[in-house]
Amino acid sequence: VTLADVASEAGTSTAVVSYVLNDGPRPVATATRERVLEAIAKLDYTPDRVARALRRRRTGMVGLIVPDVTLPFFGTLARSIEAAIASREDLLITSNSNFDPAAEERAARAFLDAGIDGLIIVSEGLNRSTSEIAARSGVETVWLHQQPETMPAAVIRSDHVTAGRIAAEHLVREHGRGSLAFVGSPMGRGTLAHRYQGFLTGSGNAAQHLLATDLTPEDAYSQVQGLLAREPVDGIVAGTYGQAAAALRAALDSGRSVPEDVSVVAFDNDVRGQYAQTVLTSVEQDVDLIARLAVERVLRAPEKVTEQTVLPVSLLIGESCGCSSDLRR
Amino acid sequence: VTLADVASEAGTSTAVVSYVLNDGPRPVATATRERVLEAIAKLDYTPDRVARALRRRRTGMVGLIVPDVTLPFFGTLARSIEAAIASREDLLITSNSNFDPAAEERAARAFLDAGIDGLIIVSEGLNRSTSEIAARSGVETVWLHQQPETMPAAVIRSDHVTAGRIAAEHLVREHGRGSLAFVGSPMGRGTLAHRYQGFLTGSGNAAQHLLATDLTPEDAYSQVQGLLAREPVDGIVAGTYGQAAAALRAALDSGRSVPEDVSVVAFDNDVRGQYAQTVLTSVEQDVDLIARLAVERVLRAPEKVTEQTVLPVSLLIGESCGCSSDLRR
DNA sequence: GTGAAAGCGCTAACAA
DNA sequence: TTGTTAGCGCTTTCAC
Repeated sequence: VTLADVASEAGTSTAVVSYVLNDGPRPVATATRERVLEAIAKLDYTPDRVARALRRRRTGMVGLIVPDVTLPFFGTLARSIEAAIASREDLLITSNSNFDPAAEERAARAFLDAGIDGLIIVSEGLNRSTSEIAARSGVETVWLHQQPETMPAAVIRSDHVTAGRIAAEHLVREHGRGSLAFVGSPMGRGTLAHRYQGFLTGSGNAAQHLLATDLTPEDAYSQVQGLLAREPVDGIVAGTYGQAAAALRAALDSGRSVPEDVSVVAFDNDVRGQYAQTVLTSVEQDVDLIARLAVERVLRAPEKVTEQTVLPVSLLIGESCGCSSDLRR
Repeated sequence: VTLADVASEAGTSTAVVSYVLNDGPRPVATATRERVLEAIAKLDYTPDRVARALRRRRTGMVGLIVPDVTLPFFGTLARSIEAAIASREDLLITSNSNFDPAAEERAARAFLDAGIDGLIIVSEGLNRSTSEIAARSGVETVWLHQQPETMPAAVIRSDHVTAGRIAAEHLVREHGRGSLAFVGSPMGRGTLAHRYQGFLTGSGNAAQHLLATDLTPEDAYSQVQGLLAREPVDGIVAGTYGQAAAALRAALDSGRSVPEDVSVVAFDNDVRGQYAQTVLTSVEQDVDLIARLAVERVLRAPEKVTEQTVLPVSLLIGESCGCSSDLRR
């Protein structure tokens, strides 16, 4: 059932029906409006979004590219973004890049061809060719969760440097830890590089070890186990939540107690970790805020969000640092 | 840059350009084809998917409604489905229903208005009004992960009854457990009801307790803790992965050892659980297969997948049942 | 305050 | 083998 059907049912023109549906741009007599609304109800009419998109040159769809929705931080972010989008009656197309720049680029192209109105990209390391494609398309684009220095683009991210500092300082100041290890891959200028930079600042000469791993928990596990076999480490800061969990397990498997012998601090948060055997202490981001600002940025008043937005982080106390070890058992 | 531009650049008609782009339906002379391809390359032309969708009456988009992508099973499923969709050059629109039938229905309407070609719904308890909307729209729809008996609709799901039976039998036969509790909300005819039904079959007279919880880990935690304070339970089967983790923690907090005093078995799987302090033993579904069949069902040859598809499950041994307790520490 | 008509970019039917 | 044209359903001039 089309708009023309409604118009003939209501005994008026398609233009008028369109005015009623979209509140203007021209006024409609109350009587006519009534008849149109009745006709719409009677015929159970819903506008065809495809035709509308063709005419308006606006699809009402936003594209989201994340490395992997199954990772807790990205999953939470994806859900928050979807909620923000849906509350505006828009639709969200999602794709997983698996940390692969080529896949990221493919997804961006596909989304752009589909006529998205906005693009949100969560990526480790700004992918230059993807950002060029996005810029050329003229579609509002915002990058989350990676480094902003590479090229001019709108970025919304947390203050990862401070996050790293907070993590280290907590271990040094509150728990008197003196031999810390950072687990992660602080290459380049991404999130982990920032966290490591903050870690160095916050730990001072307590920073003893850097375990340069890939992004997997597997690698974190084996490297931490190796380290603990030969060094008297008493504090671990791990670059991602999954790696922190693996590091914790490695510490236990090496015969250490957590948090008695070794304190562990993670980044981000995973609600599912709240019933882990040892709840991880971690420095978390305000995911909902990031999501809201990102959606705002791409769909509404772009001027209201500055190009480089850096958001605060906060320490979430768990059981892995030592603050609340008395809560267990 | 439009198709008409390409046509004039190549000195031919739009129809011919369209034929080249879509391989037919009519043949194009090699020389002409060459010129068209050159023009496309020169102008860097990409077809407008919106216009194409309006004309073809096919958008190349599939809708997916899940309760919550941040829950590990749904997240994994969403990623697998997205991968299957993307490999066909289609696009996936996702929405989270939060287990709310009204939200599910809203999402379905929005997707249908957007002109999706297929709809995949993951839901606890088939929502009748959503399924009516989907049916009326004529869009290929498939339901995953819930009960099939309510009304005629294509369903692809795992054999949850067998899953429950396997879980219980493992505890009884392999570990000699004699006093089992089931944690979950086996109301109605959904996934959990099936699992509980299988649990009863598999445990025989070892089935001693049913803790009727809501879907949250919180409730599982407190009810398990309450139960263990007064009963000599030696085996727990929990309806969801998150509840199993909470149940395990509750057992530890009640002074029990896992798996020595109490064995725990979960359902589904969470890769992130592989570095938990006690890796959960669980009965898992073949998520990739479910995803592939679902996408196949909605986008291709619907006849090839029967209306009610029930897929096998398998036991994944972890550390929480007792099989490999010697692997720890 | 309302109606007629053009046209978004593409595909498919028809004609040549 | 190629060209012409109608039209998908909607929005927006423009004329009345």
